Amino acid sequence: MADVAERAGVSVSTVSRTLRGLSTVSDEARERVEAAARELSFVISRQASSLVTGKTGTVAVLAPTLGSWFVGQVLRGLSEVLRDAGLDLMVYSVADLAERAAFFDRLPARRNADALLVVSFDLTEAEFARLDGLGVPVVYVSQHAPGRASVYVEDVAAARAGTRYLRGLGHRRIAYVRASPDSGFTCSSRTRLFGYREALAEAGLPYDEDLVVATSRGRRETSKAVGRLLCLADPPTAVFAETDEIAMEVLWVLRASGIDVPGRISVLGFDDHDHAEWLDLTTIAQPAVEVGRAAGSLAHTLIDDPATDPARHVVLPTCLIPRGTTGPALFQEPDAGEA
Amino acid sequence: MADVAERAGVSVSTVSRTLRGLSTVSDEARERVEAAARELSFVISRQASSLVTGKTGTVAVLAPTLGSWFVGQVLRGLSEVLRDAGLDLMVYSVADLAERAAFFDRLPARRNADALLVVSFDLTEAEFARLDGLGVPVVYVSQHAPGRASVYVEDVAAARAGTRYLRGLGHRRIAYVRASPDSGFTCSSRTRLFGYREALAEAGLPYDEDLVVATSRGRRETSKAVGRLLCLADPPTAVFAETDEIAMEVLWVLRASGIDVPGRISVLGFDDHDHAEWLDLTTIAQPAVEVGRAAGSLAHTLIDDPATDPARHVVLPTCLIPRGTTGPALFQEPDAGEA
DNA sequence: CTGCTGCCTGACAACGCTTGCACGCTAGAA
DNA sequence: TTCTAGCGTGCAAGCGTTGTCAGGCAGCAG
Repeated sequence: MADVAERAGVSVSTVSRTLRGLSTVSDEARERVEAAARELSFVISRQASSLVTGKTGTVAVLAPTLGSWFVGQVLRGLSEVLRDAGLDLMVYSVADLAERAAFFDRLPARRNADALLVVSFDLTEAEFARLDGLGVPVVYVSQHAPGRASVYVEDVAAARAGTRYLRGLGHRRIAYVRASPDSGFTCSSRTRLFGYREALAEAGLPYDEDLVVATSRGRRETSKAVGRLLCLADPPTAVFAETDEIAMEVLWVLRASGIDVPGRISVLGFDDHDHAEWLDLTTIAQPAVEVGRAAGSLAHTLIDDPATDPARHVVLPTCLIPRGTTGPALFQEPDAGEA
Repeated sequence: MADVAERAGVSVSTVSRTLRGLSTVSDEARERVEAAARELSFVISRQASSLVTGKTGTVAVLAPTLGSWFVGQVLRGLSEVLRDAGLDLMVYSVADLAERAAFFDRLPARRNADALLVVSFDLTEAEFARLDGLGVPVVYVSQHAPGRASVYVEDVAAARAGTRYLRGLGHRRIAYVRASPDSGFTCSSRTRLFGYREALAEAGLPYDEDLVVATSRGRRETSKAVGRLLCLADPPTAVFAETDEIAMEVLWVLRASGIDVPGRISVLGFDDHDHAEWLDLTTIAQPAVEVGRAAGSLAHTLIDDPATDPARHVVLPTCLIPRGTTGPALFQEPDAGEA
């Protein structure tokens, strides 16, 4: 910066003022500084300015995994908004419980970011407390954190609606396939399961634990989960999958074993993944990119304007998209006519 | 830090030395410092230390888009390695040419990261020059950058092999569907097209520009691209798609219009996307997560050990996985027996 | 001509950490 | 006993910015 100052024939103060766009600089000086900065291809060091301002110009996001469709979409929306706001995006992912513990132990974001976004984590009370005491705004993404800033879709209501829809098609035995709890990605898992249970109760159907199975990424696990459902004495006629990615795996296992979808089993997903349309998968659409955008701008607001309500909520809509993987239950019992 | 020092009854120097694990601290002092730091939940400010050391502890990655399958997988591998190395991961994405120009103009990574990873960018000479003068190591990921550190698969050879495979099935009219050049994701696009052309030449087949079409994300664009192929006077009997994501869209368009795959048209993809197996898509597999890991550890090496060959290359293997979307060309011409 | 008001500008003290240097101490060699 | 070596520690000088403060210089009214 001193070099730029010398070249422009001014002091470092003036360079600093110019480069930050403060108005108290004469046009002439401004011009000379900008030229000098360009010639020396000078950019200000974030580390140095953040040392004095206390702002890092960075937002950190903690996700259970990168590489899942949902997280990818959220990141897309997020980076778009943050770029416009001049903020950098730092990503942390924790794949398993050990890493998770390590993250909360070290909490590297503590002083290295102006805000932290937490994507779909089922946090313990201790972890919540740790984040509350972090000293920077935390935005909970894709999860409803009471009393804290969050951006989410109404998972419970959406899952209830999805289950009702299946019920309306005459299904009485509806399975729920969730992501394995050890994946860490269990927040929406829990809430959606809750909506599913509510809808069952509403329809007077029993909650049967045998109908709730978990799977983790990969064909083998899903085959096992589906297998468990198929060999029940009273197997399901419909499957509600926590995400489209799981639904697609289920679909594949069912088709590979010659089971007609939706003839014998209906499949309902959640997300409206890019591929859902190609596969004609009935699903509950959520605006994933928009979730990222909203989270980004909420974080931006929280950073710039400390007077903002720290418990602000943004709720985004979902909608069920009926497609070809769901159909009427074939073997309706006499009382199913209520649908 | 002064607080910690006071509480532990030592100087800040000793606190600094302790917290960085230097050995020249007595066990007794170390213990007291660690206790004090824990009680005050103190963490070192990266900004401040990087101001002194010149190291930021951060690696930046520039990608054409987040949210594509390939980038997601690379990020997964990357974050895994970087986490172990104690480095943070910062992501920048540029969606269009304007943003791209802005990025290279401002080059925010300049002093804010210890290394920059560039994922699959078809860079201009000017951009290469700009990055060369950046002052931090740059690793080119999923692209071969001559004389510069890069991690990639042999796209040309793989595409050649894939095209040969189709040729071996008797196909003479092989289309190539690429990502739209304006998406920025054009590096592998170009190299794979090159391999395709080589294989055609090798087989004595003409390169027909009508058989090369571009598409961008979304059903509509792909329908148009496939439509252009189908209404050719001499339409293709096989399609080589630049990525599995494109291949899947092509597959979907073909099936939706009642065209038998592989009966009338064979489809070959590239990536071995998670869904490729479910869709029984023949594809050229590349180890995307491994690419990310290799890139991460190369960056790590380059940062820590300046003596490393700055033009180090890591080449990872690909392999063709024959599945159900490719089959023999039906209407073989007399001389097709050579296959 | 003097005094006052504004507008720009430069000097300088932080910000929180690292690191070279010097100091004091103990221990073993001479 | 004196000298040297080595270890553990503290001091203080930065690292590259920002923000405060005072000062110089016009311009204008008195």
